[in-house]
Amino acid sequence: MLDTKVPEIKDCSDCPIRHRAVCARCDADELALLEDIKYYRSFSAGQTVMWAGDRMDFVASVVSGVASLTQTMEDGRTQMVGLLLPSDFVGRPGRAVASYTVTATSDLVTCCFRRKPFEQMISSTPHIAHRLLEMTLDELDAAREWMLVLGRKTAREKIASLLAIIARRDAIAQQGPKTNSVVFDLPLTREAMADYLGLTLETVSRQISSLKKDGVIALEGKRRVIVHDIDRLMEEAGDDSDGGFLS
Amino acid sequence: MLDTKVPEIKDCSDCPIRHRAVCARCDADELALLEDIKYYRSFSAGQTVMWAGDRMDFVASVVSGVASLTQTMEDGRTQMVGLLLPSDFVGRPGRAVASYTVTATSDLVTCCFRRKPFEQMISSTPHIAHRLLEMTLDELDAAREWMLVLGRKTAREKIASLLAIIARRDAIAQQGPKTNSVVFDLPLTREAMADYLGLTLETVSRQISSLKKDGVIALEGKRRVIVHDIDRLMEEAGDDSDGGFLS
DNA sequence: GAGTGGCTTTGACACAGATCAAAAGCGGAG
DNA sequence: CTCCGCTTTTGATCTGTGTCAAAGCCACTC
Repeated sequence: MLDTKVPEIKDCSDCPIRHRAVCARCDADELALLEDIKYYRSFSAGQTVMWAGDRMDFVASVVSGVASLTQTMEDGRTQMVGLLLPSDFVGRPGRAVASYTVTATSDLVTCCFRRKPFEQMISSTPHIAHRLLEMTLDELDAAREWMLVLGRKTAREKIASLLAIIARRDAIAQQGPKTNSVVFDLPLTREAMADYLGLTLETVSRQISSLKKDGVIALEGKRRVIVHDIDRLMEEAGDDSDGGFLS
Repeated sequence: MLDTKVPEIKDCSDCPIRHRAVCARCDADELALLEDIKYYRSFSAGQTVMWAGDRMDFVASVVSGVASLTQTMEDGRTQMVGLLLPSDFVGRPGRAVASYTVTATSDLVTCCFRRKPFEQMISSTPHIAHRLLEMTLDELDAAREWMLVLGRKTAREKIASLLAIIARRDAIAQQGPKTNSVVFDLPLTREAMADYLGLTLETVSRQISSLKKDGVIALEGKRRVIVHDIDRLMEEAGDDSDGGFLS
C-alpha cells in the first residue's frame, strides 16, 4: 500500500485541529510563520511513520487518524507507550533521533514542521512554547495514569480501562446530548490492544468475550463496540465511578 | 516525627541544584525574582508532602533527598508513578489540585515557589518556561521507559532495571573515574520498590536474593548494594548492553 | 464459488508471580 | 540486656495469564 489520499486542507484556517494542536494559541502572524515551514503527509493504516533510532528532521501534529508510539526489546517483546490522536504532537524538539517507533494505526494525516525552524519558533514564540508545555504535561499525566493500569490492574480491568478511555474521547468528540451509552469503533487490532495493555492478544480476546458475556459491552462485528452503561464500564475498570467528586 | 533539620542553604548561589533545576538557565536578575517567592521546607523520611486531591498553592524543586509520586486505587493497590531526585520538579503549573500523593522516601528538602507568582514568571521568563519544558519532556521519556518495564519485563528484569537506573544515577552524580563497578544505598524499602515495579514485596525480596545468589549483585546490610559488573546488570535488565551504539 | 491470508476466538496446559503464613534480623526504648 | 515493632526473608500453595495449537470468520481475488 502506498500513500493514497492527498489531504484537502491547505490552509490553517480550515484545519480541524486548529484550536487544539500546538498552534492553538497562535495569532494570525504566528500562523503565517508556521505556514512557511509546514507540509502535510499521509500514511495508510499499518505504515511505519518512523523507526526508533532514525534521524528525524521534523516534528508534527496528527491531523486525522490514529498513530501509536512503541518500544521493542531485542527479543521482540513490544510495548505501546503512546496513542496519538488528532491534535497530538509527534517528536521531540531538541532531539535529532527518534526514541520510539511511530506507526499509523489507521489511515493518518500529519502536519509536519521542519525541526530546526520549529525549534527557533519555540524560542521566539511564547504562544507555541507555552502550548507545547501544556500538552506535554497532559501527556505526562496520561502516561502516569497508564502506569497504574500496567502495574496494578487485572487483565479485565485493563481492557475496561482502555474501552473507557476511547469511549470518553468519543463522547467528547461527538458532543451529543450526554447519555449513559456510547457506540464507537475500536481503532486498534487485538494485537495492538495487547501491546498497549501489556497482555497477549489471546488474553485480550478472552476478556473482551467475557465482558460481552457479562453484558458490560456488546459487539457489532469485531470492531464496533456498544456500551450501554458507562458507569458500569468505569466500575469494571476499577476507577472511581463518580469521578472522585463525592468521596 | 517532625521536621528536624533546618536547611543551611539560604541563597541560590550556594544551592546544590542550581545548575540542574528549573532555575538552571536563569541569570542573576531572574534569580532575584525567584528568591522573592521561594522558601525551603524539610520533611523527614516517611512523611507525606501532599495528598492527591489536596489544594496545592506551591510548586517545588527537590533540593536533597528522594520523594515519590504514587497513585492508589480504592481497594488499596498502589502504584508509584514517579521517583523524584534532587533537581526534579514537583507540582503542575496551571493546576490547583494535586493529582498524585507525594511522599518523602528519605529525609527531604524542597525549595518551594508560591504557585501564582511562579505561573506569572513562566509567562514572563522564557528561560524558566524553556527549562521546564525540557525537564517535562525528560520526565515523559522516563515514564515511557517505565511503561516498557511495567508492561513487558519479568520480575527479575524489573529489579535489575531499577538497580541499573539507580546505579547509573549514582555513577553520574559521583563522577569518579569510570569503572565497571558501583556501590550505592537503596533509597527505597522493599515495599516501595514493589510499588514502583508493580510487584509484591515478597517477589522483590526473592528476586534480589536470586540476583545475589547468581553473583550479579552483593549486599552489605539490607540497603547497600554492590554491583561489580554494570554490563552484566544491564544484560539482566533486558536492555541493550552496548547502549545501542553498535547494533 | 473456491482459495488465500489476515484477524479473531477458543481450548488445554504450564508456569511466573501472588497469596498466606511464619520466622529471622535489626534498631531503638526502657 | 531484653522487649517490641518494623522490615526482610523464606516456604508452601494457589491462580491468572502466558504459551502452544487449532479452528472460525471475513474480505478479497482469481
